[in-house]
Amino acid sequence: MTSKLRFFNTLSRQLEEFEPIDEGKARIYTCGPTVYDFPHIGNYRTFLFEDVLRRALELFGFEVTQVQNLTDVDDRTIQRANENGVSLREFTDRYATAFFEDLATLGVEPAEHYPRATEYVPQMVEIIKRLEAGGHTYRSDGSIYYRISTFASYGKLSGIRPEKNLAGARIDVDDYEKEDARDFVLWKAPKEGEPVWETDLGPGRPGWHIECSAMAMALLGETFDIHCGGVDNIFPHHENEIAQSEGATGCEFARYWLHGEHLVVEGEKMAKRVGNFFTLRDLVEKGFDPLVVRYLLISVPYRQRLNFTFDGLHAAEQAIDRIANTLRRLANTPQCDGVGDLDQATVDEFHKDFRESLGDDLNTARALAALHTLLRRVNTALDEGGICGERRAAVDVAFKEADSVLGIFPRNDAEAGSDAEIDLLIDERKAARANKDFARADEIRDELSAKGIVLEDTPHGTVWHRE
RNA sequence: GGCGACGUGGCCAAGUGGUAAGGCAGGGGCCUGCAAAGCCCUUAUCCCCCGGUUCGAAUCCGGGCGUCGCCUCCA
Repeated sequence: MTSKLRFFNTLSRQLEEFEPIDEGKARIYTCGPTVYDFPHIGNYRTFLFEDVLRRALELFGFEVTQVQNLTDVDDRTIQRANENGVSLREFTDRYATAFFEDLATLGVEPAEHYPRATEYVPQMVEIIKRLEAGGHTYRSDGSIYYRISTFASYGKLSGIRPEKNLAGARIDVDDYEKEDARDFVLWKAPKEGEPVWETDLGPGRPGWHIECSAMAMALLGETFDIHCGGVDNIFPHHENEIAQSEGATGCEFARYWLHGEHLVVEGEKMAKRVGNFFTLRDLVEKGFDPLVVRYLLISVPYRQRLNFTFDGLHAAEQAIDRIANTLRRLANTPQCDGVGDLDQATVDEFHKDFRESLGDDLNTARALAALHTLLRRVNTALDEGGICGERRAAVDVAFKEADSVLGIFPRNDAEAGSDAEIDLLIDERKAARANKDFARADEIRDELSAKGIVLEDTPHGTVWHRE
């Protein structure tokens, strides 16, 4: 069985086989949300790619330690908290809670650690002190800046060379107190209306980039395996993280850098003023099953831009229904002893294709194709006489494997088939059909249909389920 | 000005040298009392265009056209 996992490493711009630092273990850092508003579906596209990553690592036998931070102190959180007239903590708590609710709604497997930036200030101070000792910093107006000219490999992740990249680029003119426009702030001087930490560095608050370096190193060590985020983070955020972390420790920060492409909506960049900006809650309110949203967001490989459309949501809805229908057929069809049986080779082929697809830089489109092929073969076997007990167990294992990574199998909302009132009507309809009283039979079916109950007459009796 | 991505059937999308996965939608059929579900067949001799390399290219090279991203807070 294939057990190779290969990822496209932004650092090398190549596919590389994953080899962890510690045998059998994978330590990964995933940039989390800034908790100043409800995350949008674009945020979740990235978080779901990371969820698939951790689940795939687990399928391939790795013990995963994942850290996903919450940025709860930065320009936006401070500004919004002030606008709302509540404390920073109270304000960010609201959206942290919403974030965790959304993760549960989407069936995201929880990370091992969800550190909040405000709880790691001492660790940030420690790193900045090391950087100061190493001559990587300078102070200006009470703030501390990173002098990127002291970090020779600055730009190795993004390919951006500051000196070659000035003409035409927009430069942050507000930061006039910096020696070089590309330098970035590590520690911000106190300001009216902003929270202040009294530290060895003097009073102030952390810059955004240092937060991730501190949380990552505190929980995963100075060197760890995989660092993820959205493509927009490559520069400057991740570039700066590398400069800070490696500048302080002298050793490699993260070995594999994986970046998720963005999504657009109906071909356009998502923006509130365009009216194509959606949060998960917006879609749930419109009546879409979160599982459908999950399916759509993971159906396109993570390095490919995803065009989120309502047509696409509809297609995902159909695909989810197909899975549910097949599971229901499987449950309602008696086992047979061989006729029209499913070949074990078919199941084996699924496992092979599925793992190869995921191993190939998390190719979820191919993994889904493998699943759909298995679904079709299972249905064909059911049509042709059934599946024997032994093979059925193998199919269960295969489905379980698919679901363990994709997380798109509908939960058996049980009860289907055990409502006394409905059963009574079905019995009556059965009698009517036996008497060829199809008018009455159809009347009963329509009546149930109006209540969202769908009847199916199978060779093994009538079954029902909710729409 | 710098760096980079992409262009495959109506839609989404796999496929990076050997003759076009999968899903959705459409058409036809089987099954059914009729449905539902499912299955089968069907839709790209062709992968933006032009040239080249090769026995052979959607896949490699060159040129062109088009779309887009980053270089500024951003998943």
